[in-house]
Amino acid sequence: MDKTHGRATLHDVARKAGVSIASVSRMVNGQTVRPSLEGRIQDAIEKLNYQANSAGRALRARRTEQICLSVPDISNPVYQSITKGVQLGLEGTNYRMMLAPQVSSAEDVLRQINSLNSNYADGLILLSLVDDTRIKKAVEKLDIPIVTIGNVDINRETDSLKVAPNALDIAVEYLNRKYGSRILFVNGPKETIPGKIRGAGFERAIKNLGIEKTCKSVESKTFSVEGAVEALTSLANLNSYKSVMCANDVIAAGALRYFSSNKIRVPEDVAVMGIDNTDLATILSPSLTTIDYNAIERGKLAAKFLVDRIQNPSAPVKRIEVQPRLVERDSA
Amino acid sequence: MDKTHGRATLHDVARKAGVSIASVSRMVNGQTVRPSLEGRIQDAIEKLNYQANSAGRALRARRTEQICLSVPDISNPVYQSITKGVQLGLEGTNYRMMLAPQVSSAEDVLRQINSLNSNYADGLILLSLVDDTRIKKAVEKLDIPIVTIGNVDINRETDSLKVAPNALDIAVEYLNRKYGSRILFVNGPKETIPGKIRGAGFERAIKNLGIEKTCKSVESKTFSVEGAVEALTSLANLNSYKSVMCANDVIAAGALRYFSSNKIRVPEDVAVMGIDNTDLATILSPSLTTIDYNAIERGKLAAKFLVDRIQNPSAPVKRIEVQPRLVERDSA
DNA sequence: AGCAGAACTGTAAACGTTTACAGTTCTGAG
DNA sequence: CTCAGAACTGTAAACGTTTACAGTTCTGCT
Repeated sequence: MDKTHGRATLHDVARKAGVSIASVSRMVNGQTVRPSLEGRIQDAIEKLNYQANSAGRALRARRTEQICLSVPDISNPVYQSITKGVQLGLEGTNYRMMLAPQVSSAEDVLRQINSLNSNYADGLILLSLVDDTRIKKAVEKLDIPIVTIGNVDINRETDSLKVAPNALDIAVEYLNRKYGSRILFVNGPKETIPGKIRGAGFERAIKNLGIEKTCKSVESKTFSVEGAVEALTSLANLNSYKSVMCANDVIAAGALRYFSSNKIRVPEDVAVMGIDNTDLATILSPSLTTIDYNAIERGKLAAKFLVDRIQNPSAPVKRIEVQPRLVERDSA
Repeated sequence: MDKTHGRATLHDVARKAGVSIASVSRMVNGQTVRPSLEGRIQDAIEKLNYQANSAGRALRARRTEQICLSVPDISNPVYQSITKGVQLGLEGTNYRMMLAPQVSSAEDVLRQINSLNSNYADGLILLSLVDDTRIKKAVEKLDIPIVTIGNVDINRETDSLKVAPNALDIAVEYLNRKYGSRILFVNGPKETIPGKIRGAGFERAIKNLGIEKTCKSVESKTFSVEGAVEALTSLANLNSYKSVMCANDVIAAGALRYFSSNKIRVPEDVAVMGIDNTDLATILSPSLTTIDYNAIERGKLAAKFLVDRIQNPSAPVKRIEVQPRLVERDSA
């Protein structure tokens, strides 16, 4: 049966089946094996409960069957959806997922990234991160395939998944049509990448519609409920706006909170709209009208792209732009 | 500089520094090295940008410096908090985290568990999972350390983190004192482990207070907003209850949704209370009064316990019971 | 200076795979 | 039946580490 110490190895299986380790290895890896041996090997594998040792395999074959997902912050529901998507995309492959959140200091993130060079992962899925030159440099130098999600501007050709930049056009057009041109935009911090992009998107959208005069932007210090509440509280003429466009669903939750505690009805008195279509959108009351970026699908695709790229490094680079989609619910 | 192909190895560093690979290895692993060599080795490591290869190390040293976290469902905010906690607990160690969600069929989970036997992880953090005998058996047989969180009943001595069973006593006592003895309990599905435990907890609590007559339990088909709304909708005399105790924060979100769309004020007309104190509690309006189970801390502790256990397999088993804590906010 | 013992270093053997390569068996056409 | 070539098998050499073990240098005491 089992060896006295530890798990069965190829050698054990080979001995038991009376064949060479090469044959067992080939059998395990799905190559053709003489039918007369097949049965014996299969038997031995089952009797000994053989499972290939990952380290041995990784060392020799130079592939770990692991990929790493680096997300800015797992508390944000949109990253949770992406994580879930990646998991789904990995199903049916034999790749496992490491989760490397950028929770900590730039130094820690840097160390994380650099440690990828120790070959514990065959590829990296990277989400937009803090704008740190050292980190960017480190990422660019990594010698494993990368797939980027969102507007990650590193100087390296990677498969990427972006969202088409017209999300705010869709949103603003909708609010303008339904609630008129008094639209307030509550952005997240401008020093973040989404903050920049979504801010610019709003400006562009109102300019296109020629309603700059009647609209306004305010900035929440963080992408959080409290930040949004604070930003709205400090606003003088809030009640003159008919709709509030929020830079993401969490900020929209903050807006709902602010209005609910001030007895202002949504959407009767003021409409509220989010971006991301996270789980939050259906949990909140009223449920959130929002722009879907299809996070799960993006995660799934990213995983698939990465596995493809690992298996075929020289394939042409894929760049996908997913189309944002309006999801009407009760808040606007 | 670099070798022509791939990354620098111990050999490369050793050759460049004019020492043996053993010395370099020892240096890398923090053992004492003659001061005269130290400088040269350090230099060579930096010049070649040497990073130890994980596979080689794992193969020889029989440790991967990876642990696996198996969670029932990453969409549930409480598991997100635990995940975050585990990440925090791992900070400062050199362990990485694999995330293995039990999203899929029992077969898939079983395969996941079994694949842990291929030694890609040094330990497992296991959260309460579906009650499948095969899976339990597989887990019990795993030859790596396990830390369990919650009421996982496997037949094996493990370090564990449970929540003291008096959470519902605290909650019911609070609601009874503040809103009277007409309390409705909205449980999750009884076939889940939390469903069973929390249901029993509620029954025990109202019995202790002698208010069984005026209270009632209903069951939501799933731990979701929609499930809760449905359960409440189908209830005849809902308006006779002064407070609604929910089996978790997501169900509480459903209750808030139901009441808000029926123009019933919370907490003026009816109080609502959740369990878990997830991020949701502060995102919802009104913010949720809930029972804190300290998910982040439990995750952190679980990670620390696991790393300790890996480093010292024969230490006495640790069983921690965390104390639930009432968090008063606006909903009750 | 001599010497015992401490402190370090280098050699070489693993760890469990995959995979060139050479050797063997099988297949089917002549 | 023979034999060329296809199809498979086994041997042995990696992959990059860690670590016993034996050999070397250092330290401090006599």
